[in-house]
Amino acid sequence: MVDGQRPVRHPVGLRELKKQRTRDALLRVALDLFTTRGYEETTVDEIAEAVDVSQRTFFRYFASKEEAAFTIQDMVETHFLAELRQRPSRETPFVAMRHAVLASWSRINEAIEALIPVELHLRTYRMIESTPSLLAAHLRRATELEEQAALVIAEREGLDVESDPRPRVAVAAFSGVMRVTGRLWGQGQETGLDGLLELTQSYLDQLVPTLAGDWSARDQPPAP
Amino acid sequence: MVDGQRPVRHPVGLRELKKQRTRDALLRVALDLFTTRGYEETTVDEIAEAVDVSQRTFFRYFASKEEAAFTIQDMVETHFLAELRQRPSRETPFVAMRHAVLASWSRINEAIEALIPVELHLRTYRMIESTPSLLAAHLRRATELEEQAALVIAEREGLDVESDPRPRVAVAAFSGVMRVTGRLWGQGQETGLDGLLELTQSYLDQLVPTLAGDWSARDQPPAP
DNA sequence: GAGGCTAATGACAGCCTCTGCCAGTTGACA
DNA sequence: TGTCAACTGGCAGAGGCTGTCATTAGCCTC
Repeated sequence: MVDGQRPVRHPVGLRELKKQRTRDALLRVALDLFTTRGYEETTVDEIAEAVDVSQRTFFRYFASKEEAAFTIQDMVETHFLAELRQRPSRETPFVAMRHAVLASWSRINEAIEALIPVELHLRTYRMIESTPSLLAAHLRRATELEEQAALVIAEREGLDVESDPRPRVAVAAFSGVMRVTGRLWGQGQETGLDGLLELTQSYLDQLVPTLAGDWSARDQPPAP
Repeated sequence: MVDGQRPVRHPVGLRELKKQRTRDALLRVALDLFTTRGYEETTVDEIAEAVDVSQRTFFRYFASKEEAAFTIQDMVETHFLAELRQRPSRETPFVAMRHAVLASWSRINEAIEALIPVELHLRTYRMIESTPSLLAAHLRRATELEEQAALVIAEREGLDVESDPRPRVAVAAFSGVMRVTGRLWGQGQETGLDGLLELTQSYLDQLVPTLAGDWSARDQPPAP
């Protein structure tokens, strides 16, 4: 996660306001072009031209073309971590992560909507999942998030991440499942947020019994 | 996985032989420069020049600079899948994967040594883990491998991957742990293959009890 | 409210990865 | 040996990204 820096609305000078506008416009146009035309097929020149700024200016707002694609994702991840830190300590690590994910998804909508339509964000997520180079970046970012989550978990449980592997192991297994559901949702027909929530819950519920090794036909979940 | 295409030594014409030599030389020089000077700091021009071919020729042997970095990794993954397919069906999926990983690591050395020193491969692996763009690619490749592994598991167990989430869930959790160990080994001081094997085994043994939720102080594994 | 200060921008040159194209060279094979 | 096909080199160019520098435009003070 780069910074978690939201476009915080400092209601100061006109200069700041213009910068906000430029950045918002660049983001909106970029995501729109990415999701309609395709990420690789969209050049930075096109984005810049559509906003009437120079290419050089685009790179002053976004360190890379890729960074623009992950702006919203960055916000979501920041919210997840904040939520995780607030979970009551009586919850087991696994339960806490589960709740943090579901809660942050449910509550972040307003924050996103201030920037772009939520529907555009969902399209962006699917685009990331289906664009090889972005998927790669997404996975790398996910591991960084995992590391942070592991630190939070370790602190909750009063453990030392360096000497005790369990926080990292738990987080790794958890986010492994999250990746699977994210991918399936991206490939499926159910494009709404509800579908993603349901799928995630049902898969997470499967994790422990699945690893326990008893794969008899019982407890078979419904097909997605 | 691109193709699993090993430089199979067809002892045919002189033309093939020259191609082999060129490809091998490019690979060796590339990995050597990557690991000593750094991946981003090495240009394709430098690699080509060191082998006395044109830059254009480099791209005829490797679709990208990145592909060169993953040539050996590709072989390893192919071996893992082959090994997994051969595990006796009485083993649980988790145990089968565990054995396949350990077995493939132990046996692939000769195949690697035919191309480059194994030590160079280990250095390359660490370089991949510590280079952001390569780490991203590595993770994406890993998910592709996961998908294939899930298919093998599903077939072993007579399940349908599309309707039953357990193969993917099991593989996701398993490879999540593998990633953690790979990363820790890459960051640690223990640069040998033995260290990696030990670390992996100890972490895998932790997975099921960790997720079971009982995090009392017992069963604390040794620090890495 | 005019002028100086500084942040933001545009424009240009340049590096690096990667691709298409075409001409030249070199094994392969009759 | 001569023809054919494969391999190569070199060039041009697209696209991402960076450094530099002159110009523009808010901002702040007097």
